[in-house]
Amino acid sequence: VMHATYQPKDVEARWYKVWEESGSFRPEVNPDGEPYCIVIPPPNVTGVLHMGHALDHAIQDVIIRRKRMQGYAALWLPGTDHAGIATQNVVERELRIEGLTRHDVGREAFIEQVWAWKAKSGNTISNQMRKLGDSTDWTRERFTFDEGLSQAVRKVFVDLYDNGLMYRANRIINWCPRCHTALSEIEVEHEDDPGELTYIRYPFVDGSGFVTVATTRPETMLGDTAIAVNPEDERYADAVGKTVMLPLMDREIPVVADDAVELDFGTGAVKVTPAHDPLDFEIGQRHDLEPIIVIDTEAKITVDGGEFFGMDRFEAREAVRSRLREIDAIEKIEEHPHSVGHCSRCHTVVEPLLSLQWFVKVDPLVGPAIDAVKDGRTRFVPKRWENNYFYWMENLRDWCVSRQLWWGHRIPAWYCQDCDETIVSMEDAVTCPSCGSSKLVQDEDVLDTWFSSALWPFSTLGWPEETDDLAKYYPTTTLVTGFDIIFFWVARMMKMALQFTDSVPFTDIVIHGMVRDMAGKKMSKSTGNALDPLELIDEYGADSVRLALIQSAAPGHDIPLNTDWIDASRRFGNKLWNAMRFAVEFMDVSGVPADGGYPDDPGPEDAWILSRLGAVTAEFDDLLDEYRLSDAYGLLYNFAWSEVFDWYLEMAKSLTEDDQRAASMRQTLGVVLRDVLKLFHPATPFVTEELWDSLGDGSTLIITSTWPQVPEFAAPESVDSLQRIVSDIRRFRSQHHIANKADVPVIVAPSDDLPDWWLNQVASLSNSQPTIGERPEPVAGHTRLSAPGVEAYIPLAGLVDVDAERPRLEKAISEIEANLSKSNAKLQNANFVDRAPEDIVAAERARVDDMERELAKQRTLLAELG
RNA sequence: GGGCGUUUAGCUCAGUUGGCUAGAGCACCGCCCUUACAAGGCGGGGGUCGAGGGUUCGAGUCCCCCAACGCCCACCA
Repeated sequence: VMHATYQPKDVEARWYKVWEESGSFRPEVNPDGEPYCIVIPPPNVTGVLHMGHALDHAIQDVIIRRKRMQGYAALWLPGTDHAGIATQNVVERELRIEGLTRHDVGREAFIEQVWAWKAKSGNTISNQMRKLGDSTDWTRERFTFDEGLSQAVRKVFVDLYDNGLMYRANRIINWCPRCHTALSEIEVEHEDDPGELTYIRYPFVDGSGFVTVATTRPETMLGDTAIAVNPEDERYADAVGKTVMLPLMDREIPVVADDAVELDFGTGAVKVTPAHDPLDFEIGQRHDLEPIIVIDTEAKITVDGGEFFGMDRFEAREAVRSRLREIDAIEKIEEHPHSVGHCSRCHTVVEPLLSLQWFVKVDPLVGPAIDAVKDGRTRFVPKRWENNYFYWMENLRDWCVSRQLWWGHRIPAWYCQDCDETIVSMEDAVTCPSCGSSKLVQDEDVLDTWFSSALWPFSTLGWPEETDDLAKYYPTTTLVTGFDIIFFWVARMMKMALQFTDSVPFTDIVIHGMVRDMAGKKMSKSTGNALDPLELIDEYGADSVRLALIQSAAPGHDIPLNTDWIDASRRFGNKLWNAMRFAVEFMDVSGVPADGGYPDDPGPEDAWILSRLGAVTAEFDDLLDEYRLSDAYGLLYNFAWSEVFDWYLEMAKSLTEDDQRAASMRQTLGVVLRDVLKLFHPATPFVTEELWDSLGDGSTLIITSTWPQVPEFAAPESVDSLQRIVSDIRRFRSQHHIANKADVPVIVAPSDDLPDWWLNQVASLSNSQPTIGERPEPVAGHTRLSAPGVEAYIPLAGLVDVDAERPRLEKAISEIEANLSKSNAKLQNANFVDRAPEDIVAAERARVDDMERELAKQRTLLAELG
């Protein structure tokens, strides 16, 4: 016996266990199937499931469950990312509670502690994914720090080095003074800052006046080694080649000419600090200027002996300014809003620092990655993201991959203490191949987490080993992710895959939007507008959360979400539940075969719903093939509710035991519900599995059942006329406030013989007692209902007030007249008749004929009201 | 400074290559506990498709321009 309402809590955990333990998530359930593979965007191992994951995973699960049912060897490969900075931060926070830093503990012990943390808390997100219903193959779960994946990372590093694509150099990099590590360009977020532009006078050494420069960072003047002006700038033509005295530091520095200086910004003269600004560094290189480091990795001033020594950079900014003011070197200070880089992880203002780091040379890698998308080997859905991808690729700078962290893949480079040789190799270096010394020291740094993520599509399948999985599932088919990590991740996977596997990593890249609140704001914990998917699953059930996300996720668009959507999905689940409950308990629909089973000789209602099922299934499949999940499930939702439940199920209620059509209807009902469950299963796996269980004989699971065929049946016109007459009767009742219980005498005048079933359905669906007859004499008027092949009349005498019917008719007449004149105008336009396609013109003529007939009849009715 | 997106019913959004009277969910109004579901059924009201111009027999849809909002990118210090 089924509950009167659907109780998700009762069923979700139970079915997930059954699926997992039966191996249903493994591609081996379809051993002969064509491979289809999605690798999951690995969540941070420190992560907890948020709405973004829920959306991302719901989409992937819909895709993979459908492919599985379609017979593919469908693999959805799960795993997590070791997330260098984030994970290290978590464990460092734990240490801080004990008053310790990682340096107190030491490198080895610290890493052990991170592993211990991972063992304890690292599967949080995996368990949350189970609650969501993700059908990932857990037997293939991977971690970016696994032995195998670490080998892949090492091989890639060494190969890049051997091919000159990995190098170590002194460059200006983005430094986070709080995380104490270098960052790549894209780990820096630019935010508007109400800054100030300080105009400082630098006097010429020869006493011929001064040159004024404008800067947002006066504190860096301590490290100035030149002033630069544009060579075209006539204002400074005489100044080039002279020297100025650097205030506060009493250092003579040259005035140089460089194209990089803008003529119309500030004063046209710029102070050059090669050690603390990327542009200045380049200018410095062109003019042979010595970089002077004045800010350290703590963002403190390092100028020995000076009054600023040890000051924080922002403190120093004020101190430098106030000293400059004292010596009257400041011309003015202007407000100057500009954007300042922040660490994407901790939001500290990043410090550009000159530093020795490892870089990937990206130029040779981008060409193939661009070509692969240009020639369609990989495509973006929606396509417009390709432009962003191209633009990004074409403007890449070398990727700084070394991080001054402990948690990550250690850089496989050793430095000889005796001869300065650098050794990069697969094997740990013991002796220097150059001088034979054994005094080798390994690089202290680890690699950017995204470096290992970039290998994810092939490293997870076993690369560089030539595993069976790699041979079978690589290249993978589809990648599903948000636009926010196209640059961090997608672009890098493309580059690395083409370089190391000579293949694209996936053929389709499906980009979805972000989950936002109803005000369009990004959901985040800090602003307090975040919905927690786990709380929602607890309250509404996982299926409701999934269906709401899928239905609102138009491809590539952000989705505003509130609980109303989820509640609507929950109500749908309940409707589905009750429809099935009714079919099973009252219609005796059970034991429906999992495959085939369409009736050989369906009744008219059966043929109608089967024709609709066929059309909907075909369109649904087309939409899903194009990754239009929201449209597909919107279509299916309306079909199930408005057609199957509201019409067909009601028609089936007239089924009686002695009815000849009973068997056909029972079978049709079973088959239609079975296919509806299957089509819904990828989106709402739990409720459909539970209902499948009550529908069938318990010998199969819906998760591994076969995808519905497209039944081909023609809808008989009689069902259309039936529905129209029934709707008209209902409308008539409603407009005249006639109670449901009161009989409405309907006289049906068919153009041909009408079968009993038709009259019975009208009676049942409209709660009326229709009789066959001629058009009645208008005693006190009657209303007329019409549909193809049939007309029906409701005499008004004694039933309704004639005065209430008159405005109804008048309104109907004026509506028809308006449309008729519109259509006539069209047809009187010679251009339309001549140029529009024939079928369009013919359809318009037919409409006019229909409307004219209808208009005449309605006018007669009005006249007959008297 | 570039690039992209959005603007359609009270709200949130669909609307595919131009073609029946522009749709859905929620909200709203009326009637109804009819052998599953009141978390439901039946019926209804509500939109000059952001503004302007153009192409076309025909434009929510294609082109141009404008406006508002949002996002991404960018070394003008």
